[in-house]
Amino acid sequence: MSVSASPGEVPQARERILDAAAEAFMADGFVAATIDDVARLVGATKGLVYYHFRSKFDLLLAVYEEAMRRTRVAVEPLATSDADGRTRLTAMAVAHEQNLMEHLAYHQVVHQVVRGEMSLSLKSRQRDALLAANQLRADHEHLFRRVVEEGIADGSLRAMDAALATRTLLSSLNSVDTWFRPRPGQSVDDLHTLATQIVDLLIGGFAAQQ
Amino acid sequence: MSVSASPGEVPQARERILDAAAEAFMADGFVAATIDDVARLVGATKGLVYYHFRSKFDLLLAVYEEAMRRTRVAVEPLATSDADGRTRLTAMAVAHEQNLMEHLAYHQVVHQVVRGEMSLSLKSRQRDALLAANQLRADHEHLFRRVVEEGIADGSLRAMDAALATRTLLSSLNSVDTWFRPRPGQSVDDLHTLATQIVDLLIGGFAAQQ
DNA sequence: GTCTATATACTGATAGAC
DNA sequence: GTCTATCAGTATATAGAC
Repeated sequence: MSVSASPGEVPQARERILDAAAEAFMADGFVAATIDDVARLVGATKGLVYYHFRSKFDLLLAVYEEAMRRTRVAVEPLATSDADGRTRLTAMAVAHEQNLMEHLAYHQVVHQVVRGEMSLSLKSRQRDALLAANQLRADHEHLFRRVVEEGIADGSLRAMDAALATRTLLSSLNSVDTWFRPRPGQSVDDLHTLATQIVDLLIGGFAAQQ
Repeated sequence: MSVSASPGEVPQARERILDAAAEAFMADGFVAATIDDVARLVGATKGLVYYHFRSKFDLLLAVYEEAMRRTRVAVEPLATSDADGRTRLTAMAVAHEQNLMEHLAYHQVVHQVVRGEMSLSLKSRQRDALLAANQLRADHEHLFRRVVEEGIADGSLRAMDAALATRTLLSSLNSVDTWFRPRPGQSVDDLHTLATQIVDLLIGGFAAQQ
């Protein structure tokens, strides 16, 4: 769960704070979670947090950017290959979903930002940073949309409104964070299986083939 | 948008407060929204709000219950008919989605409660009330699940994990509140058309029939 | 019924000790 | 680097005037 510590390396304070912040923000929401909560999860006090991050909002942004970086690394390579659009879209969706499950707390924070549930008390500098961060999301959606369009063109996907379909697919994939909670003893393979099932439902539909 | 005023009737204070609370909670989130915000939307002051509702939490519960009542009225009658499971499930999903679009603010509040983003400072009495309210959600999901199972049995829906499929469908339908925002001049018919498109994508799938 | 104080409590952020 | 005060701002909820 640590942010970028190499194997065997002791996670540094900054990374442990990021993990704690993601957990605290998921549990109580960004607004309700306090810096004291974050510090307690780290096993330290506020002083440490404010030594590494200028403000609560900066902490939010750092979690957001780390979450988007991970998602991008997992999904982007799958967008280009020789396979048809449907095959590539399925692989991307599974990777997106599995990433969500493996890093649920980080992803929930992204979701909160996207929903704009922390709109209060935004200084202009913070607004700008938030817009820049949300561009990462827009880029991600655009990646999916391109593949959807290619799938429609090559006949592997239904003729449909590509923009609406992409939005519906992505928000559906993301909505799994509403009910999914990791279980002890659930392996990465288990998560892959579950992600595959969900993506199959969405891409293949609920209706029986007539 | 008023809660239960008969046609031509002037909305009473309580109902105007509920509408305002739903809007304020949607805009800033339950935790960040203040009672002053709600009062300002009503065009009054805090005193009025606290005359009609004992606490901010009571206000949340009232919005939640009103939202679930509306959803239930719209969807429940469609669960039983002579049509096959797929047909009934589609009708229920469209009704659910259209209701979400027409009462977006109320629905977003339900979503916040379900995600548990107001977990802080819950007295035991409040916890109990929240659990009772969430039972309304569980009942709604159970209604959908029953129809999904019947659809699988009559062959109109794919053979699939009914519980997973129901959860995926409902959370996908609900996730539309992430990106849908009403546009001026958008009629009820427009909303119905959009809801039908989205449900068709989910029930029918994204893949082309092979 | 509705409004105007005001009590009480909490939290983000800072300053300075170690 | 990390911790211990502590300040300043804000929000829920109440009491009492009208």
